[in-house]
Amino acid sequence: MAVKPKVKCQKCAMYSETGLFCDVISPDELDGLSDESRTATLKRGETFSGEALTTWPIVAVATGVLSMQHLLEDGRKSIAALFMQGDIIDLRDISNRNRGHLIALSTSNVCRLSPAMFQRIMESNPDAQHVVWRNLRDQTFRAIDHSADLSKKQALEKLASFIFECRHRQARNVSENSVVIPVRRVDLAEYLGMQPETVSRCFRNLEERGIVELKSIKHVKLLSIPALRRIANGDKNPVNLRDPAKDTFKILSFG
Amino acid sequence: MAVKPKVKCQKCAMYSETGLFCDVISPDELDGLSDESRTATLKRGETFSGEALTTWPIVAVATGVLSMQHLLEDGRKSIAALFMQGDIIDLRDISNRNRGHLIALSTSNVCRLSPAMFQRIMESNPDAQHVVWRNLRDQTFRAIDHSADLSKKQALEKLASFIFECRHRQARNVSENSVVIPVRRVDLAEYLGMQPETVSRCFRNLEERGIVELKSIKHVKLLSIPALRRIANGDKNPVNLRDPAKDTFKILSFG
DNA sequence: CGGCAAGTTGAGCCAGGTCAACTCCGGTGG
DNA sequence: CCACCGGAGTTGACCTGGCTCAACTTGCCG
Repeated sequence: MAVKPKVKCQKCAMYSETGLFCDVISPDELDGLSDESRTATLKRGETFSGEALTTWPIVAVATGVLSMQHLLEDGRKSIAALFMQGDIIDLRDISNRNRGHLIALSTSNVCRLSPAMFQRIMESNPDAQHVVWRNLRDQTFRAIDHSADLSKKQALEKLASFIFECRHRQARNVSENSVVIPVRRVDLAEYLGMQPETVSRCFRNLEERGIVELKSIKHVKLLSIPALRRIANGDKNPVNLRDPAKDTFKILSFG
Repeated sequence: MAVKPKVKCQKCAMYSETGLFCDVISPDELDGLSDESRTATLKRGETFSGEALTTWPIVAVATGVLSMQHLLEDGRKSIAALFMQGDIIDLRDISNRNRGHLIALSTSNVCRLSPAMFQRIMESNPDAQHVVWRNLRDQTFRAIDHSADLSKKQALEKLASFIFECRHRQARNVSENSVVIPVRRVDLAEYLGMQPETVSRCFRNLEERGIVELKSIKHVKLLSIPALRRIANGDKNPVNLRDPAKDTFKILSFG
């Protein structure tokens, strides 16, 4: 007999947003998982202790932005990956290695899932398995795409790519040509492997060329998506900036 | 009644190496999978056609090295990820997007797994699920680590990291302090986001400092693993003994 | 042993890193 | 309500790691 899920689960985005893990599991499973798991709120800069990650190595992001950060000996820091709503971070057998640190970049609500319950649900519920599998593959390809961006792109091109990455991740929430940058400039710089100064210069460059408009520090309005796309794809040629046919095609093919 | 696996499977490393996918599934499952799947041999530079990836979106690497390559408008090319023995590349629902191209970097034996059989085995066999899950997570963290390397490390540091990455992947096959570079210089350069000339200079630098010795173009002997490790970790000081755990992050650990 | 691709070496230059000064903005207290 | 403060972001001037291009050497395969 199915017990109704806990109140905290009904408020949690992992449950209330369609298609996320806790939305696709059965009431029974949700109830069991909820009993064995722990929610938490992290503020910017906070992380998990080593032992917390040993007993709770599976973290699901309900709201906010988490980052995987690596620290070099001389203090250089890099943000290797960003995790947002719906991402499930499975650090089993990894936390003790020389991996990065999981650090919140903004106030975030997370759920430390019970490994045992998670495992059980994964083995018995194909829907859940599918959602989690899909999410992990998305993480993988996001990381691979990000590597590609970092390895050969110039600063301006990386920033353009990042704007598209943000746009893609918030497709459901936000209007067509408005993008929210969910992280601070410094974090953005560390994620893109550049300096905050350079990030600033690149934003300014895009704005001067009429490709974007900065409504506020984290709200970017896209004035010419094709031009931005071309920059992201490494097209150096500034000519043929206006191509309405391509514009509509791009918009139609999205979503 | 279990039918004995096909001869091609007994020769294939996905079956004969312990712990790989075809080693952990049942004879029945192997038989079914073998019937529905297709092996292939790729030579350096070869790739799969678009429609081949639509019907065969799951590729398992038995031998050799495959790469995920991204091409920019002006011809710049980057290798975003490397796949080797045991890696299972699941491109379902991804092949038609703006993802990279899967290209062999050396003569490789692969198996295009039947998606239906793969899915069935994944849902019914926890051992198989575990192996595949583990492999995908390794791919993810490899990609994330690689992003971290690319974003903040200098050329020499990236090369040092790469040598360790190679060493780690061939741990079972090779002696303690000898590492095989499984790709050409050009590919290595594209993977690390640098120029072949720079790669060459960095190898020379490591050799002059007595940290490695190049037995041949692809066989590296490690003369000082700690020194190499320090370089990979971004330690500029050649005589640093390391300051333990200057954990500047705020720790959160709750029940 | 010739021919070609792969890799190496050298010289010059530029994108973006570095450093320092400045502006902007939100929060706080008088 | 304003004045102040501190952190985040921006701007400018200068400098350097690694990219570029070209010449050279090495290694591979028929």
